Amino acid sequence: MAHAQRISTGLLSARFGRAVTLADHEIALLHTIEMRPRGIFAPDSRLLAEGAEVRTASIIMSGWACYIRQLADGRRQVLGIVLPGDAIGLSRQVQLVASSTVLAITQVRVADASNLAGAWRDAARYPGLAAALDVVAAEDQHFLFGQITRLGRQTAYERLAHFFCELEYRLSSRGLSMNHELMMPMTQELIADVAGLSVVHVNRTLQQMRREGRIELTRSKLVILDLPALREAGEFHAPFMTRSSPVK
Amino acid sequence: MAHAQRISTGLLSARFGRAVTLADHEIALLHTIEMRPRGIFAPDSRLLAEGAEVRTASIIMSGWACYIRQLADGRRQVLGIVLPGDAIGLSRQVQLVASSTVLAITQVRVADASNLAGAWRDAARYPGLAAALDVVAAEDQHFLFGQITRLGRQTAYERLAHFFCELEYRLSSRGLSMNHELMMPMTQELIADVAGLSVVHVNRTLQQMRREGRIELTRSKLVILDLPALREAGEFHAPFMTRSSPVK
DNA sequence: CGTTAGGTTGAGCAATATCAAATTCGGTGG
DNA sequence: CCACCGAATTTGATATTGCTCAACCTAACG
Repeated sequence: MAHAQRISTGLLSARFGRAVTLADHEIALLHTIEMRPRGIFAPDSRLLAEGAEVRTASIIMSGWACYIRQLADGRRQVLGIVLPGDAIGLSRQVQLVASSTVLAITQVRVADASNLAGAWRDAARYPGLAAALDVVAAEDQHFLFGQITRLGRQTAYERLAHFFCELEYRLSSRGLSMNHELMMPMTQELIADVAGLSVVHVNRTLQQMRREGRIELTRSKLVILDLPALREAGEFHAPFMTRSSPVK
Repeated sequence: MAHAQRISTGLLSARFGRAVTLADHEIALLHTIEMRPRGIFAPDSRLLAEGAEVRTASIIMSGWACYIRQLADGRRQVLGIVLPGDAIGLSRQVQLVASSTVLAITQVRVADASNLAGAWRDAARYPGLAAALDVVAAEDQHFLFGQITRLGRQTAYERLAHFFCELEYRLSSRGLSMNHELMMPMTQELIADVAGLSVVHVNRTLQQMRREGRIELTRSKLVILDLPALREAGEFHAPFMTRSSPVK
């Protein structure tokens, strides 16, 4: 294939060094993670199964995955999307049981992040990383809360608008999207399982967004033509960042 | 008033000592928390405002609260219910910004849990507490995921069934409910904001549950008459606990 | 080129929302 | 104890959103 899917060198620095300034030895630790590929998962394979014990922490180096739960009759709900730079199974010490399945959407490249878990624990030696991991955890929670609000109280149009803004925000903050353009390896069926809608309704809502000139969406690429409008429609708010100045 | 609302002495031990055996000095630390009341919040007051900085960790000693987000036009979504024994603002080190408002449902008594945050950090000295906090965090995530699935893919009836089962499970595991009976200080409007439904529809769905003999629900008390049926209807699964025997 | 997964369209329907008007309940002052 | 008040619940009628079913189309891929 023409341009090999190369691990962007700065991915982890972008992810963990954005809100917090990292010391050299902390950046070095991030680099060791990039040097420790754990494996490659095929699309539709499970990175983790609900109920299984989580043995180690991993970081997605490339590809998309999602947290998903399935009901007995086959209904599925995507809990959240996992993007490059996101961690899986990263907790502090005890190893626990996965509370949802993690499913690969595309091919997914995973690196071993067990030493990142170690750094989180050892805040004395890795103050920057520990703080960064806190920020990341808070950000994750922010988006999880956004997903709940979307599903509980927003209309189909709003849900999709909000979801696209979330993707755009998360990817561009990691240097994985520019000009509001992003790779979109999701079928409409998967989008439906994110948004708690039927495929048909997703399709119609997307067409409306296209008609209104707000997005372009092909099989593999999403272009947000009018980000402010989408943000307004979906009431999307970027997560609060830690800041130096008080909030009043 | 007749029976003063006394802090149940075993609340924190029940919450944190259930999955993990705690050492004496760890139990002692829990007791110091119970000795450090931070304040009392009136119904409808805010324990924390979205966007505000979280300064310290607290634990609810009595009363109910909820995480809530509000949309511009007034639509509200309850993200999760906060019960006695639950922590608020408990993170590891850095103090961050609240990603949702915490609203008191009833009068709420809060204790200072900053030393619990300290114990989480200092796993060497508090191995049991640190592990317990991990388990609790995993449990919280389990219920958050449950909320997403509920809202995204379950019917009104299923959502309410699942929600009631969650409450029953969480309260009884802390010794705050027996025989599937529990205090229910929520109006139907608040239940609607949990379940992502309209008040009217909640009302009708509750009546159906009553007709079917599955629950009794008065203004202040919920009796689950047929817990297995409700669990089945809502596909409620208790969170996985850490266990000694392998899962296969 | 044929196959197939994914996308699109139309028609009818079901679940749930909205609106508006009772009614009940828990307190509260007389 | 009674009458009253506001909040919460209940009811009826109607509207709407989003779902289901079924067919058809399109593009990627072997």
